[in-house]
Amino acid sequence: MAEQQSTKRDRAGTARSRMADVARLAGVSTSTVSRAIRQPDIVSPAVRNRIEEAIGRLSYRPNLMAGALASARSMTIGVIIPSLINSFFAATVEAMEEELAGSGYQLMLGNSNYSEEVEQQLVASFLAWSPAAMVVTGRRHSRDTVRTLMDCGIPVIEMWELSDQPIDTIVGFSHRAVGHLVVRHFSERKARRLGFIGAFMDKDYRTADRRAGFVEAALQAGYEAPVVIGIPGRASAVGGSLGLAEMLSIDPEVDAVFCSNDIIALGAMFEAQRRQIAIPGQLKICGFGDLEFSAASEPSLTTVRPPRREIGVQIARLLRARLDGAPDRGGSHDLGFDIVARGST
Amino acid sequence: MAEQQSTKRDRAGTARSRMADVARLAGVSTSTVSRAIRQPDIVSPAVRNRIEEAIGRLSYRPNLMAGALASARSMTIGVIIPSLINSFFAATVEAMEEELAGSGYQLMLGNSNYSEEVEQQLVASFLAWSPAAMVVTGRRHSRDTVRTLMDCGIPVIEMWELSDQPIDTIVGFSHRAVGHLVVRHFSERKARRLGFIGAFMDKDYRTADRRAGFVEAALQAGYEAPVVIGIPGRASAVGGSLGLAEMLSIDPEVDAVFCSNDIIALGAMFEAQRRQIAIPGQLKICGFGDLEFSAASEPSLTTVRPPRREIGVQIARLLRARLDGAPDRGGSHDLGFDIVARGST
DNA sequence: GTGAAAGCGCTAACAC
DNA sequence: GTGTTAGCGCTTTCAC
Repeated sequence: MAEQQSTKRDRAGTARSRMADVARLAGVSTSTVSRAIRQPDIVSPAVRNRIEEAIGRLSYRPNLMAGALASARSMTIGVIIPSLINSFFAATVEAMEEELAGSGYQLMLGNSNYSEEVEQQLVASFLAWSPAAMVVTGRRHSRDTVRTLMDCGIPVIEMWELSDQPIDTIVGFSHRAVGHLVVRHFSERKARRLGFIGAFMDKDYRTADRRAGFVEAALQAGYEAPVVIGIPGRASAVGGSLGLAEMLSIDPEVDAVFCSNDIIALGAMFEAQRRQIAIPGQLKICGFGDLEFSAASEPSLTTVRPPRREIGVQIARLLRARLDGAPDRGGSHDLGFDIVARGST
Repeated sequence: MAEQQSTKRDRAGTARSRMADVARLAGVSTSTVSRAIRQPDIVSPAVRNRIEEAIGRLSYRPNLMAGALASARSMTIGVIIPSLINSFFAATVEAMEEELAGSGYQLMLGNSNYSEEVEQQLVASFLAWSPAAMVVTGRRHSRDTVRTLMDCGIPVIEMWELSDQPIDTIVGFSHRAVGHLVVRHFSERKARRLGFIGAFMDKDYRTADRRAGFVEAALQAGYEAPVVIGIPGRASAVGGSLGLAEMLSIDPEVDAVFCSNDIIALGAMFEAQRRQIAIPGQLKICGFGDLEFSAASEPSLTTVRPPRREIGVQIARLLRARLDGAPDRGGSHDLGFDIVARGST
């Protein structure tokens, strides 16, 4: 029972057993233990059993650092999202995680806070961990980030948008197309004057893209240029209330508003309620996100449902295939979106 | 320009320069480079400058794996939360991240999905990365998890609750006390019959604790036992609507409802609106969370604001101190909470 | 199918 | 202050 550990240097938490301990107990070499763990099939069943038993007895857990150093790759996937709070990205990450469960890959999550500089730093520090793949949000990155990602030699997935020229692969949908579809929806509902309320449009250019698509489609459909209200800070219900107030003060004729986020739409609905404006009779409201309250509100909220979980699932599948050795077919994967027509339009 | 790399084995992405390259270019040994990076003060300014220049020229980035393997610790903090979607925990993580920015520590985020088994697995795999510290949510963990964390030799922080016997340190507040305070609030507002609507109480025992505190305090205050409605699945507005409907069918006399989450409270308010029940006149509603819509709703929602960001900030500070060598004073840090009285009560 | 031996890139005594 | 010298615990040729 004594001195089965053979550590030379004194280290903290040195109690953990190492592969050499397993090898000794099983009466084999460390190479064989390594094989038994990574490619069980190529080890004879008898030896494999002895090794597995030894692993159990010593409650051995491989030191991933050592493995990663030796093999120059870790079972890690770096994921960078612009915000943790935003449940869109959280849903994507959660779905990705579920789809990846059991594969042995571990997500390293980073929060760029909608900043290209922060993103660049995160990419750099993540790469220092030799991840097996990187996932970043959006198609716009600093020059340096793009160069780094193109040269890093691992699969790189961009997400939540489409692009003709992805760094490698991009999985998402078209935010401009969202704007177009909402105009069509409003037009089918006989709206006469359109408006848009959005937050954070300086930093979250996806919101700006939806706005651009909306304005573009409105003009194409023969509408007057929509009234566009930008509200300060993050999307919030308070912002939606203020935004609607501002919009109506600019043009009381507006009878259909596309809000860049359901939470803004909710605030706008509350404001309409306070002003006794009938929804959808006098004012139609469409949101974006299909958040958890949207179906329950009074009236229920018409909204665009982005493929938030689907994006994560698709990325996980692409990555598993690629990391299992499938050929590197990059490209742009359009997952589309739905409009969920409800009471507010 | 040629062969400055001295790699022996062929590896993927071998283009990266190593510390030895920097050392050669700066005309020093690798130890000195290592010192210049980790403890710049103990290296002479002249040498330090040469090294920094070399690092820049080669765009050298240390291989963290190698460093972690050699030193048996990585600049990583493992954080396990029960849900990414839940913005409470996301806010805590975001605040922790901000407070830790620039310290060089990188968070590894894991999602236990409210499961003790998953948590146990995550703890095990995180420890394989030799993190500098671990942060877990709640005070209830599997036996194995507790033992592992007690023995792992690094700082361990539990969060979002209090405990007499933390594994090491716990930062949070008392969920029972939340229930007590809400009863007091209702009682001050002359409520006569109390109710509680909560979701997910089988898995999220913090919700169950708030309910227990609420029921306990109600009885102490001389109320009849509150009507308790559990809604299936996660907290949602739809659940809140259905929950209120069920509650009123059980006891139409209920005139004050504590909802375990603002989103549930919102759904309950919509349901009240559909039924033409006046808030707060006929029915008072209090939520939990102070989410982004709560101030904007009509009427605005009275709610309990948990110290979600404060928890993250406090953990980051404790950790920085500990990792800088402060003595290991564990304990339970009560950050309290506020009740935000608004229109709905 | 299995073992021996040589690293992976860095840190940490210890000597100078 | 700086260099020398051993490793950290694993993976991976290359023999056998």
